[in-house]
Amino acid sequence: MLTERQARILEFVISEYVENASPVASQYIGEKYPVGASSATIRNEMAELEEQGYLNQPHTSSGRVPTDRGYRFFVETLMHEEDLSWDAQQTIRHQFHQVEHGQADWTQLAAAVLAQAVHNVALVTEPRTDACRIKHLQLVSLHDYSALLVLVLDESRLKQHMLTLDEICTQDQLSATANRLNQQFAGFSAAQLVASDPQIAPTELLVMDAVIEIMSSIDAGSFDDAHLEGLRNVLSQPEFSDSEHVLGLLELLSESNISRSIPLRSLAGGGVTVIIGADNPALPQANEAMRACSVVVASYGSTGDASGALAVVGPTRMHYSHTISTVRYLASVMSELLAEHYE
Amino acid sequence: MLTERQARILEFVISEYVENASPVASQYIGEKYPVGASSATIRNEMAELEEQGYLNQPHTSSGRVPTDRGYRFFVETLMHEEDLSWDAQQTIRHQFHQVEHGQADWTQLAAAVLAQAVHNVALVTEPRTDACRIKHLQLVSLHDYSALLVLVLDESRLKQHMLTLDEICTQDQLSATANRLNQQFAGFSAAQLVASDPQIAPTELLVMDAVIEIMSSIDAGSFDDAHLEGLRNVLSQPEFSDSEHVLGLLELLSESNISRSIPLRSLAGGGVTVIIGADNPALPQANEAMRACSVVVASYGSTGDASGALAVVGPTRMHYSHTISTVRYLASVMSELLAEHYE
DNA sequence: TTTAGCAGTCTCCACGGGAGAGTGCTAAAC
DNA sequence: GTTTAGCACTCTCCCGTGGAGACTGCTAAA
Repeated sequence: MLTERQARILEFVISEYVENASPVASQYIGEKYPVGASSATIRNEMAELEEQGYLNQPHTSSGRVPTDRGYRFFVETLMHEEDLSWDAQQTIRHQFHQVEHGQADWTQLAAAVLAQAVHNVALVTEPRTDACRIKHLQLVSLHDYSALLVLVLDESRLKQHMLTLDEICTQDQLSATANRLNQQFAGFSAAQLVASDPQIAPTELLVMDAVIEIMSSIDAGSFDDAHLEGLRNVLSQPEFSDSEHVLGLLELLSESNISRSIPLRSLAGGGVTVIIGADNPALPQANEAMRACSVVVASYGSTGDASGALAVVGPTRMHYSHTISTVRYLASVMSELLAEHYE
Repeated sequence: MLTERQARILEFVISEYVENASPVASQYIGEKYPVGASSATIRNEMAELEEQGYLNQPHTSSGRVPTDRGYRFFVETLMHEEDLSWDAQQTIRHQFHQVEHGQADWTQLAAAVLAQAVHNVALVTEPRTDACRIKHLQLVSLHDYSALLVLVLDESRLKQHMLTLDEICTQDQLSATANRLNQQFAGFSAAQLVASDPQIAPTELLVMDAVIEIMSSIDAGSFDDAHLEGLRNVLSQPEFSDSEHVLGLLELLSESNISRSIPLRSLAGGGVTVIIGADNPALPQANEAMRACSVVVASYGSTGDASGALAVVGPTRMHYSHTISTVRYLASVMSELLAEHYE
């Protein structure tokens, strides 16, 4: 158990280390923060904090550095979680203004806004339901025997697919086909499509096969299609000053590996979740670079309905309070937006 | 002017340096390559090559390193440009097989294939015409007062936009509207839309305003929407072992800066263009990191019709012959594909 | 329990010397 | 005239050394 004073010192050390990224000395703490004790006393307390696993010394006779456990304690009990400043809120709202003007791929924008606000890597997934449903489909003639299938799913997700037809079709014929299929199948999920055994023409069957394939692959593939922004922010941090680490992180965050390193999908809970360094449950499979990183995740949307996730990835030495409140605020803004635009 | 032997030595030095990334010694060349002269002679020739600006010494008494001029001479006169090996061609064709199965966003795929083939960064832009034309438009009801506008342009480019309507519309009404507009405006360019002064209802006007805006912004914005792949390849090269360079390159290639650093659009010419290091005309505005990079660019598609660009970016020390033939081959494959699928 | 003081330890940096790599030059050989 | 062997010279790289500086841990006094 930590005494009041030890907790305060831990807080000061973390605050200082987050700022400067170099080990924190007892004397420095004594001078800069109102501990009300000499450096020798602080030294004793720090030794105690180290014994309990909250701090660490890179080498004998250097200052202290917070451990994962230290950060965790800070986040769970020390940190006073404040609402995002009104200024910051305005900045975010302002940047989202473009959405009002019809920008449809707003998850990308959200990732960029988040990355800029927290100066780290941001991930935002598209909103999705358990099983996506057809909102609308359209066929556009490209060539004698080929057509473009445009599929609008719930949450305005757009998918395109090229079809090779078995007979020549005019645009009018294709439109008519699309209309028939819309009448029949609007609102269906992939499972419902498979279950239904409709009487339809061969061409229509060809279209619906493609539709089912697309929708099934979306339902199966999870959050792999997260937008990523702000790589530069995190690569310029001192912990990645050596290029070996940079490559590790880059691999970690490369499109194909994200879902393996960061368990976005397992975080259905309402609030903001913080994963600190080696606590990451995905670590065994993940890259070693993950050990030096923390992740702040939240979901947006409503759990029953469509929902997605947003996350911030950065070094364990991150400004947790600010990051958490930003993520929370952005999640609420995005939930609003989702409700407003898609009901 | 270079003698026969000097040219051969230059070729050997470049070949060696491309392979090993460390200064090349005269003795080493003599042992490994069939120069037919002693190291002392080679040394004399190298001194001459240095005097003429083809080679450089990092410091007195170290081996030689090719200069930009050396690379340029190599690319322009020394290099025997071979066709891509049949194996490599097959690999590329095989990877493109997915396109046959309907994958519509194949420029992304092309970038990935190219990046992997040349072990560097690859950029591929979407194909585009001078002025894009409407192929098809569709309205999908989202909410009482909001609808999604889905716009299919030539080359199957898909754009979406959210509309706020001034009256409640059912999906049937929206479909009818879309049909009317398709009848009237299919094949129109933005300029033609503006010029035409049709008699249409307020709701339709609202739609067409959005269409015009989207199309104009596409016509104005150039190749900014290039797909980028293979960052890791180039960041793991020894020239970027120190993280300062990494950041420079990252900034260079970040979405917003690409068009400034690499003049893709100015390369309308049919063949493959090679920009070596400081030769880059965009250098003054571009990042300093560009000085250490070469770019191999080609266009695909037909010049009058739709066309796009593909490029490889890597350190000046790159395998030019392989890169050039790969870019050329991929450009031809993509041109074929474009012709085949969209006529 | 706190604190002043001090010895001890570890990093960091600058300096220096030796090994090694590779060149330039010179003088002899072809 | 061209080529080559030989050698001195230069520069990097690595390693060990040693002093300055930063902090700590410990001890003994307040």
